[in-house]
Amino acid sequence: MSAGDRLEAAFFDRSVHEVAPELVGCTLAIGDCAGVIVETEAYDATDPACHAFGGRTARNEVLFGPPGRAYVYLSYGVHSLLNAVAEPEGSAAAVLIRALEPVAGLERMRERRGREDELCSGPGRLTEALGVGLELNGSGLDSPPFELLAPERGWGSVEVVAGPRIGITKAVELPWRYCAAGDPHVSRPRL
DNA sequence: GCCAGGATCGTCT
DNA sequence: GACGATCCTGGCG
Repeated sequence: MSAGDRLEAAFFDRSVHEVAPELVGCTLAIGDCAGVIVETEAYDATDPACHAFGGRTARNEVLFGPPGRAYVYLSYGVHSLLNAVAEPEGSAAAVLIRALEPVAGLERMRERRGREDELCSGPGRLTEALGVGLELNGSGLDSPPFELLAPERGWGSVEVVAGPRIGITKAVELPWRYCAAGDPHVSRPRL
């Protein structure tokens, strides 16, 4: 992929462990709002912390489907969390989008968030800022209202560091969290 | 500034 | 009937 290209489904049609770190630096846009992805986490079917670990159910259906779609679910009965489905159909895996650096539509984000800062520095926060709800579960990330672009100049070379995932109780030791080194928008404990 | 606790609801046992 | 891939508020020092 080259700078500014739209990410097609083929980008996601491979190991989630390749996709997750490469998503850092990409631009995610929804409607008029957009942000650069600065933090992700990988989940695959062999992983006890993955929703698909226990097998296919009505909720995690989308995880088993074709790559390049959005998997949105409700966390703690309060927050919608956004994932990008990876790996071929039948193989359940996804990348959790944990944090963005806002680059467009800041006013709209502030409006939706009801605050001036901390707009997208957390998985539940960015979905609220961008207006992502459960109704987008299963929709393609390469078609409206979504748009996903390869890193612009200057972002392609950002250093990505790996560390332990956050907010889970199973398989905590797996270093499957990726974030842009030193980025101030990364959520919670920095690496 | 830090930490503990509560909100809130769909999904699975 | 319990449990989260979380966030925010309030209380205390």
